[in-house]
Amino acid sequence: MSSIKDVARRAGVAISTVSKALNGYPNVSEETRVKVNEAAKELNFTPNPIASALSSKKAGRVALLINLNTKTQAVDEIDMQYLSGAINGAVEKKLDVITVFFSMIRNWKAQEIADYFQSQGIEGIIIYGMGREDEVLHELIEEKYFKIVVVDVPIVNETTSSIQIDQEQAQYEVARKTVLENGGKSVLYLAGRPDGYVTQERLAGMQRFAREEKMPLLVRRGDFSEKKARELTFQYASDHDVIVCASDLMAIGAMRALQEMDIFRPVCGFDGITLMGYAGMQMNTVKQDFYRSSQKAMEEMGRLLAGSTGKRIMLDYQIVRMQYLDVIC
Amino acid sequence: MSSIKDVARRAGVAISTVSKALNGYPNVSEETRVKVNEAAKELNFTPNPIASALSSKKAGRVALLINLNTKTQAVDEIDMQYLSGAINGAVEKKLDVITVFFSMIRNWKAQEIADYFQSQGIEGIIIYGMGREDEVLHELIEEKYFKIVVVDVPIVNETTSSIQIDQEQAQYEVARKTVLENGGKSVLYLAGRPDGYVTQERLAGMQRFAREEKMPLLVRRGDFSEKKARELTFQYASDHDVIVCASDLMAIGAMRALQEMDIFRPVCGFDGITLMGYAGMQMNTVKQDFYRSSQKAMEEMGRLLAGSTGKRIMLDYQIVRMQYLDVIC
DNA sequence: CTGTTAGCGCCTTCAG
DNA sequence: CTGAAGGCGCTAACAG
Repeated sequence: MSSIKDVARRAGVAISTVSKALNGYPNVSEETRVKVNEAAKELNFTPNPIASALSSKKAGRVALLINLNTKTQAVDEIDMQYLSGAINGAVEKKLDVITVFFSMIRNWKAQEIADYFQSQGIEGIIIYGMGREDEVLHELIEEKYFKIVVVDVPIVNETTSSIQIDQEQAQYEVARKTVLENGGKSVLYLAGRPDGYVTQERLAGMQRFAREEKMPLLVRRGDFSEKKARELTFQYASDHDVIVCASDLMAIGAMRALQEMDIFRPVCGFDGITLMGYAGMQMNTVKQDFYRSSQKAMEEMGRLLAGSTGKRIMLDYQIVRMQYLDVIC
Repeated sequence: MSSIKDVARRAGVAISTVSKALNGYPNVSEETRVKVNEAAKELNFTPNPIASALSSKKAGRVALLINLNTKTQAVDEIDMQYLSGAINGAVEKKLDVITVFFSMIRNWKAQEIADYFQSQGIEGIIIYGMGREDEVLHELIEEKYFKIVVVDVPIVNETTSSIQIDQEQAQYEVARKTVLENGGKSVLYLAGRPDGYVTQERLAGMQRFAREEKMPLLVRRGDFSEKKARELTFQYASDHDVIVCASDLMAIGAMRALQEMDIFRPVCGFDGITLMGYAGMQMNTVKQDFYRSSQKAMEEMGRLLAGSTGKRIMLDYQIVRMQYLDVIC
């Protein structure tokens, strides 16, 4: 492990010059820059980020703060896409990444979280699965101490960017498509958890559609739970033509219930997880690319860390018909 | 952010004394230890691990090196269990964790990997999904420079521990149970990828059973691929009574094929993923607790870092009958 | 048992 | 444009 000192000696310059040359400072002649780069290459020099972080007080570390869907099993898929997208994105940006689960900071105060992250040399945080009732996280965002990217939460300020799809429009479209394809006359809508940001937006899309079409709409909260969706379907499906669900998992639950009830109702979901294909179901859904969105989130983090100010980023989505073939082929 | 200096001043002692007190060195009087602890608490002192790492040359960081099942989609479940188990385990052990995917170090030489990890202050590596042909990783293990825990790979030396279940026995048991329950007379075995360590061991278990029972056994390599299992089933199922698969995903593929062929054959899998429940299938399988095994791996890493020498750790497993109910309830 | 003294490897003014 | 000097926050001998 050669250090910057070795490089300096080999290039015949001072340590500080090496530092400047390697970090792309402007006040270094082209000549010495080349000399230094060569020396570094020959010595196979890898800068020590720990020392660098200590010295500059900038570690270039970002935390992935992720709310694992521990209760709704089997949607690891989404979280895994998030993680791998972010981690791979970080490699390109040369950012160091650590993963932190919500469960770890549960009951911590904002100050404690801030201290912890700061002591870890963390400058940026990407938050997945934040709800409107996560007050501590809201504080953290308003504090503006860290650069933050929130996924699926519409909050933006100088140090905070948001990244998401147009939930309202997407829900509108998938509901419209499903209803029109099947000529439904009344809709049962299984909404998400009330404290989820996406929940409200998706609900709004559903309501817009119902209003436009003057279609009766019954809204029940399914809390993104497969089990709850199942129960609600047993309870309300007979009186409604179409079942629109705010998540694929709920759609699966609804479908299962319908099968048991032995009645047919078109169902649509939201997310586009492959799990649905495995469940042997065929239905419309909103297909999101979680990997990509997380990768984008990391890109945006790079920009924030470089000093640009927060902004809202909208991603696209597709309305698709999922089926088993999509999975295995 | 108060530093050790502040604590020292507040406690009226020297910086080094604070360091000793807080890090549990023996040569500190109980009296000053208490004083220091109080001061630290009052100032809400969080030690800066970056500085500590630079100074002591020990970062207490461990890398999770994970071979994502990118090809066989939908088994994110296992990887996610691994990740969360390890990360949560690390919290207890106060270890810092970074996640690295195999894809990132593909084509790197052992020296490059070592340099990279070392420069990152990484002392330990937990490896998931390593194959017998990953020569570079074998080098890394033999080098003995890092403390390593390999999951599902039977390699042990002074600095390397292995953690796994008894693959051979598990495969034997699940095959036996499935055959006996159904009174089969000949078995089609769909094996895993040839370069997987578990592949050989599971195959051995299968062979032992066939030998004991003097039962005809046809082995084909399914490469852990659902698609391949499907094809092999079409090809060979008619001539065999029972299909034993070296993974749940293959079992799903086999089942699907059987359904299309419209013939019945008992099938059994290996892993115990919930995905199988979703696929609407009911079959025997070897249920492993990936979360727990990963957590154990991290515990073992803690021991290795503390200086103990590598050892083999065997975990238990269960032979269960998976079905949808297990999933939703 | 406690304090003093050197750094860890790098960044960052500030002179030259 | 380059080099010398002074830390970042903490640990680790070494004296006292």
